[in-house]
Amino acid sequence: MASRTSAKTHTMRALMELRQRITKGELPGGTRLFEVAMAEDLQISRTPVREAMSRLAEEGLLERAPNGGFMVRSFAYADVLDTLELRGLLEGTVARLAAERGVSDAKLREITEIVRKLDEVFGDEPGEVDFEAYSDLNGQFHDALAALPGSATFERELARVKSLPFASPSAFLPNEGRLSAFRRSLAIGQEQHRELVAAIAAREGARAEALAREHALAARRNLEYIFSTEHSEVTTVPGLELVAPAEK
Amino acid sequence: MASRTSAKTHTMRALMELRQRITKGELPGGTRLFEVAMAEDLQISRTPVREAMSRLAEEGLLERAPNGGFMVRSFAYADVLDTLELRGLLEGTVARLAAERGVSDAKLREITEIVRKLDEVFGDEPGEVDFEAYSDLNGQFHDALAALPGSATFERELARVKSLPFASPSAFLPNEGRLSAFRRSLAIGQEQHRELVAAIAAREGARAEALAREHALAARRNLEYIFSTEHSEVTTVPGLELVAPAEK
DNA sequence: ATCACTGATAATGTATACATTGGGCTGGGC
DNA sequence: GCCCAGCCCAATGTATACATTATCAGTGAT
Repeated sequence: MASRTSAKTHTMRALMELRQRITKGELPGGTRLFEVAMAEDLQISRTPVREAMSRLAEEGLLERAPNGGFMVRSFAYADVLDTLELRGLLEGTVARLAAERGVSDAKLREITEIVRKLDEVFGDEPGEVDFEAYSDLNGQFHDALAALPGSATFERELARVKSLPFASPSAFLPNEGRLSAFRRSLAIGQEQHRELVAAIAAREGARAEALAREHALAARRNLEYIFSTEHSEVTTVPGLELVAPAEK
Repeated sequence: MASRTSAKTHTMRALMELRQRITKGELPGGTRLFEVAMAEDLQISRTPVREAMSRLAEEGLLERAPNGGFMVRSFAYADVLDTLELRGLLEGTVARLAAERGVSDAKLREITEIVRKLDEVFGDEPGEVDFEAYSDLNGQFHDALAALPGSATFERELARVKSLPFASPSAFLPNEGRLSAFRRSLAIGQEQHRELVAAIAAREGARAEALAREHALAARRNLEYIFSTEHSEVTTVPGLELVAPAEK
């Protein structure tokens, strides 16, 4: 999950810095970004700043402003819900395609191995879960899933959506109060991982699609629950400042 | 459908020029693009060329090459099929969301009006269809559809996919030999437009989704037919050089 | 008071010179 | 003949000066 952008050039440094500021919520949605200001701030010239902004626009974190320039994309509550829905849609389709088109033994073995490692993370102690290890392996699972049908198109689209800061289930970590419920939901998710791989191996397209969709939509329901119960203060949205429904 | 990029700045000129060359097939998929060469060719400096390439990467026509620079995205047969599938998926979802969430009277009136105008295009003469007028109105219909549920996320994704050169049904125009069959398929499509609007108005989500998906997938089936019957020489793919399945 | 013009200003657009990097080619050593 | 080092060139990365444009405030006439 860690940003693999290994800065060396100024562009990369600016890219990381900007991405961090956006996902940390320091730059709320709708904020116009100015090349000069950012360049002075980072002690570099406008050129790499512009380049970094351009790449962030590709990632979907920035939008091009009407008359030139960029602004931070606004992640209103509804946008986040829809993005999670979109992820479910794409993962469901990828699972269906994998089942329909068939998957090579190598790929099947690979994803099965990831599921096995995930099993290990849950371990023998019922309450103990290494969140970091889980999150890492979970990411690997979903990457492997996206690659299963061998469709460059869907793999790319899914990668784009997943790269958004809130598109991961782990984006909404609970505090101590809801930890046990959260662990339970992870266990359920792991069960779904197993079933999904089985469905794909059995070439059951419709079932694979439903399972993957259901699995991905858990994050959406989680978020909806959080907002509906006004318990947003017990939740850590890492850096992302969500705009509540009413505000828009 | 016409590129609405009204060039004035050098960036815009380069953008149009490059887009045209790519969609015309002058620059086959995988071709690496060099800033200097393009700059000399267009008699401008590297800066606007770079900017144009960056925007084309956002559009999805270019990809960033591993060690800097850009290359033309390869539109292999499988990629095109998957992209059309993706469009169907998105339009189906948008239709379902519109039905589920409800649509304002104004929007419903707007899209109904477009369907009415489309009816006019088919006119009284059974065989006569003004392709240009049809294509324009058809584009309006699909834009209006994408906007129906009021989801910025899905509207943007759909816009991105639709902007790809082959994502439109009209991308694969038949020659004289298959004209009548083509006209028939347009008539069927128009019937689907009407049914789709009715389903959305009636709040029938599942039906709306199925109809929209079916409608969008017609282009996919059309393309599959063309390739399967090896009649590719009777087809005009405007500018787009498709890579046949075997080559990949 | 309102409008239209105009200038200043602040932002992006553009050109160009220079820096850096990475990959291929050539040369010598073994 | 093979391998490796080092150069060289081509391509992108970066800085900076200058051009252009859009916005807005101020000022004048009506």
